[in-house]
Amino acid sequence: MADAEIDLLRSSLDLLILKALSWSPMHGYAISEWIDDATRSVLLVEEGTLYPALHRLERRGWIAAEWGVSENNRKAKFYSMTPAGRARLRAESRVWQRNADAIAGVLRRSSSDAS
Amino acid sequence: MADAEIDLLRSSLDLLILKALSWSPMHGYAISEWIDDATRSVLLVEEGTLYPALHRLERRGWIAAEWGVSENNRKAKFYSMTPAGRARLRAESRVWQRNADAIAGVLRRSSSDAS
DNA sequence: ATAACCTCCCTTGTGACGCAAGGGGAATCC
DNA sequence: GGATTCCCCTTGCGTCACAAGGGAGGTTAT
Repeated sequence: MADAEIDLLRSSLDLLILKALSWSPMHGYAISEWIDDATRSVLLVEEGTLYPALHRLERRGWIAAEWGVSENNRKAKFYSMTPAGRARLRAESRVWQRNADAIAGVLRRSSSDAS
Repeated sequence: MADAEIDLLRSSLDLLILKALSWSPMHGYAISEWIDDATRSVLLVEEGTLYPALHRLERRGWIAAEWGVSENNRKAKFYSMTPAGRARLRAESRVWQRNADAIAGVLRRSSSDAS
């Protein structure tokens, strides 16, 4: 059902979050809006997906958290990228690109399923 | 460690298997070689990953299995795509393409992490 | 013949992860 | 003061890739 729609999020969520934070620190809610925006709503991130992911990235040292106040005067946890996070983003981007190219190459091969 | 190397396999395994079978029926061992070959060893499929995936696809009706004898005179289970499998391949390919484009677009944006 | 190797099949943990579905609290708007 | 928006979080569930096992039947080398 809504099955094939979402699967590419697997394993690329971290990448999207890191990329979002590569500009400036953001809080979770803003990150999810940023992703929605940057992908023109192709990729949607549920809150139950996002927050665990943020904690995971923080635990691994790619991002750091700090409480602050949002533009709308609300308490918010701002995440910023660490140097390790920047390195991670570069490395993972390269790997993602390589793998995506490999798969795209395979899919491009013509076979008996001429659509 | 071997962490970022493999993650794109998530959710694209089914796609690769279906694509492999879009030419002709193959047994599991041959499929894994085909993937290795078609991606120039960028993507590797472990046996503990492949066989459960084949059973999964069969359970869902995308592929059908039949025992036979391999080119090397060994008993082998040949998988072939069903009509539903062909439809699935087309649909999933489109979704994959769309999502990959969305992510690639995001990654292409220049930010402060000029590598 | 017998050991080594290759082909081909499989299963059982284990850990990771995305998601739906919940909940809560504080600021703003009517 | 009720509704809405913003912003944080957790639990339970199902799925999945992987490592690490095992097995059996063919072939090749010694």
